[in-house]
Amino acid sequence: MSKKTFSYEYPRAALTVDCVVFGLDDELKVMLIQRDIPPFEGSWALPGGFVHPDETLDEAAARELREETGIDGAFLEQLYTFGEIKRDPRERVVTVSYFALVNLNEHRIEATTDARSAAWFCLDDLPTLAFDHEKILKIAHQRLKGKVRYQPIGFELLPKKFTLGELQAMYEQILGKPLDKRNFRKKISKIDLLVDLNEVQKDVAHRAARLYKFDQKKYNQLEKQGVLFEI
Amino acid sequence: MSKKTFSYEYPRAALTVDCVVFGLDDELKVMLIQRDIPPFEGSWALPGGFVHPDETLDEAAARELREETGIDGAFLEQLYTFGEIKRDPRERVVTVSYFALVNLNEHRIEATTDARSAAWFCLDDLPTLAFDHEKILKIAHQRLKGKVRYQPIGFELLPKKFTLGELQAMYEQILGKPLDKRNFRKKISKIDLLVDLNEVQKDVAHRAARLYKFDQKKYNQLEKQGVLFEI
DNA sequence: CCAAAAGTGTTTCACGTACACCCATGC
DNA sequence: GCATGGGTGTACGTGAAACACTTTTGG
Repeated sequence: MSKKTFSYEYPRAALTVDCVVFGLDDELKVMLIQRDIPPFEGSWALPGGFVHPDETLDEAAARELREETGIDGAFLEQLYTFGEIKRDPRERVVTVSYFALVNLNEHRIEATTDARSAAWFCLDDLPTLAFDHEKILKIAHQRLKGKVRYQPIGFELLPKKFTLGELQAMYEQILGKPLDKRNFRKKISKIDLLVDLNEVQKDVAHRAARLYKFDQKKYNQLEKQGVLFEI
Repeated sequence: MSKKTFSYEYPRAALTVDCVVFGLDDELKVMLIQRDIPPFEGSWALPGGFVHPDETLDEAAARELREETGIDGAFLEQLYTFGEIKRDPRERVVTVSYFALVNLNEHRIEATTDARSAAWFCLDDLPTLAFDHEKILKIAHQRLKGKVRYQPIGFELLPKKFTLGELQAMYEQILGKPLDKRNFRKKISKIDLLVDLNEVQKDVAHRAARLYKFDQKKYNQLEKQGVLFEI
């Protein structure tokens, strides 16, 4: 079983990646998986695992996310690296954390495709988490709050076509405060990064809202020129 | 010699830390050390080295900085973790990078205390760097530019007592653009985080400027309350 | 008295903020 | 026709930006 074949002159820490996956429903949620092996068997934890020798950190994060939650092609960004000596009770494990943003509605089913059970949790109603995952999650949440104001990453949480109301609700959820509708729309229209699709919602029990998409190409150009953005 | 005594079931990457040390002279500078061992022997590189089993990442960064440049107690913050597979030609090495800010004048001498030669370089006149250190340095510079605007980290580059002229020059160097003197002073005085020391410069060949220090305690309180800051 | 940097206010304009009503649709 | 969210404009105040001269000190 444990045929130990890789030897080094000095001890080496194990290297893992962990992903904090945010999704937006009525509230901002995180995806957690229930551990089926010790340590912390049965506890909830961030999806993640060991970095393979033939993959970069980004690749490892994407792979773990795919294997453990069925989520593929999500927005993934490195967050922080945690290297406390005793963060894993077994041995020294250094973890590179990532945060991911996905459209929760498109990933409602896959949450249980894997053998492990996965589920979405509200941020204010979390179970006890394994390892130092609560700390990682908190830092990820802070980073999301900070970053959403000056980078258009929040769009990753929405469907491709969205209404201005959904967009505003997304910002309100992440920033944790209500925004004025008219002022919000003024700001958004001045930023001028949305494409009006000339379509409206279907099957809503009220006046149907116009649909928009985010203009990624235009944003990329502006970003190259160093143009900023602020919500 | 190479008595290999630590064995694992799977191969493990080596883990290092690298520090991007910024100092302020007339210009913003970085401290580099000249490598005295292969690979890249003779090339300039960021100070850094292997993480020991009994120290955290932060501790490793502080130790390497001390050992290789004589700098102790500097402001150090984790930057990013680089995990490209072939970034070190010998074997897989993952590095956690840090950026450090020091008062260059207080660290002018120590630069050569260690066996390795260390020196300060202007950012626009860099030698060829070992490994992917140029990439790390660029990312560190970007981060510094971004962060200095909403966090009072720039003070780490100045002496404890400084003039408003020095403060402005620091921001101008980091942001890479000139600032209006009167508007700058207005902003600084409204932020209200400087303590007027009721002292003036000595030995200057012109009208002596008042000296100030940064009010760290007040900033810590405001930060807890979530109050922001903007230059 | 000259050089060199310190120090100081006002005006203008853009933007953030506060705020309330009618509209379209499905049931 | 009523409930539900969609969509729109104006007035006010604050803050950013542009801008030039006098003061102090050492040499």
